[in-house]
Amino acid sequence: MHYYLNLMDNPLHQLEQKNYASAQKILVAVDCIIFGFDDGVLKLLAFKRKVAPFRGNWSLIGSFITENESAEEASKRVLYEITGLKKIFMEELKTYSSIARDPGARCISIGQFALITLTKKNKELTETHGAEWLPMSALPELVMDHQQMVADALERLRNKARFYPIGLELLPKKFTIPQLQALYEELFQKLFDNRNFRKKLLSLKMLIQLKEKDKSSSKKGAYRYEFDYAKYNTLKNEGFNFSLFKS
Amino acid sequence: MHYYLNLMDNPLHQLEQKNYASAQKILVAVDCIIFGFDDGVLKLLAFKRKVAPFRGNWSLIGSFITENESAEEASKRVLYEITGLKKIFMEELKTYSSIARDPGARCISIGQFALITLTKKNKELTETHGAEWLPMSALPELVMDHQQMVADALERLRNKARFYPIGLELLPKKFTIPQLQALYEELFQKLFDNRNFRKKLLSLKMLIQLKEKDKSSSKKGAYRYEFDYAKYNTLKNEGFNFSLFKS
DNA sequence: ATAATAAACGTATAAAATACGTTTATTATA
DNA sequence: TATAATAAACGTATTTTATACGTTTATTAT
Repeated sequence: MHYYLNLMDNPLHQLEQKNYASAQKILVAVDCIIFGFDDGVLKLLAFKRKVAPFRGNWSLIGSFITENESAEEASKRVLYEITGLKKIFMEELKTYSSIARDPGARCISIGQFALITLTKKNKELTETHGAEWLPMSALPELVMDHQQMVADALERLRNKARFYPIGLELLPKKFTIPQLQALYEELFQKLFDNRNFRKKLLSLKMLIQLKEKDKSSSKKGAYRYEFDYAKYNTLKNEGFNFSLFKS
Repeated sequence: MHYYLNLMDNPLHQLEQKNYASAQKILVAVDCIIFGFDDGVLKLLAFKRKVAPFRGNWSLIGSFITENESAEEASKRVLYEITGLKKIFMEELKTYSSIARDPGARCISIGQFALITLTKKNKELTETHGAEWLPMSALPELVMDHQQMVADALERLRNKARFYPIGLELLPKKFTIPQLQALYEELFQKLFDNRNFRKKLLSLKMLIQLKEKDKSSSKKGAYRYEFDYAKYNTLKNEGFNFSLFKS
């Protein structure tokens, strides 16, 4: 007995055998933390669980990963099922693997962080599919560790929006400067000086001004812009970062 | 047949059943991408695989996750086995889950990014345990997708070191300013002006100067410093970031 | 004593961030 | 059809930070 324990404790022994046959298989799921920006408000896509455990409680959208798909494929499948959209910004957040996280079974979940442009059409799509857009400012309790996943995803969103043009994934392809500022004010929960925000943004020389104006929120109307992804991708490799404020 | 296909394609149908019983279990492993900074050179800890497939080839250090441990626990176990150290900076990198990544079996791997202070003692420890410190500048080929894991980890290291004091995890607790500059020059593969580097670093007011000097690389000797983690953690929440250069 | 050298200090200039005043385009309504 | 109202767009002065580069200092080997 003591002999075996010693063997187990011996580092070299452990390293030498990565034994496929004796290894234990585990359930693996993906859970999607999907944000949308709806009229100045950051929202999360969630639905009410239809199976036990936690039937009827708010939950993120997820699925088990099958033998025949990668985590990314599984998430894309789930996202397509719920939104009808194929091109969505998505990246892995992190895995959640504590042994007791799911009372249904030992199950590792890979959190997937996604951002959606909330058009009227997209909203209808998701809502007909049984999911709802919940405002982040008044989020109900979520099942299991989904609350933690959302907290982690929000931190990711803020950290990335700080240095990368990731926030644009939440806006339409054509957007106005005041729209972008409203997004940043919602994300970082603080006001920016509109004159300096505009100046800094334009100084990056990454926006392409269009002829059209958006008159939905003012008589004068605000010019629509597109982001110059081609230029951005070129400069990114040289250390450029899309940072709109210092602190 | 067509009816069933439709059912499978129906989003609501899919969402409703997260069926634990019918879900497929998968092998899950952790692989550790461990960096050390050795006399001005960034190094990776790797070992030669002792089991098939890829016997004798360079590999990261990893293990399957068992039913009774989280991914973090598994990585800590592996790190302890190979280094004898319990307190190591470690964070999840990302998962690697493509279905054909491991010819031995369908296996999802969670990459774990770790940083070690390379003292003489630590080097001996790891090397007696059958692992080797390979310089990043002349890395041999690694098995499976381990090459990609290392590339991703290096990018993570650079991105984090850019805005967080993560690089200090590669230096001893007491370090000199020229040491830190050498680390940054190695990480970012460029030279910094020593006068401006020092000025910027000290302006952050995050270092505690000690009485001792390190005379190992000059006659005059350089003062040793400690990082003020308490102060840093306080200011971090207010948007402070540990950034030593702009571009 | 002196030379050699990395470490530490200093200063001038350019660039960027911040604070805040002004003008413009448009529409509703007096 | 003039005028008021308002968000959008533009401008400027001041402070802070980044960059470039010269000088002094502490120590040891010769």
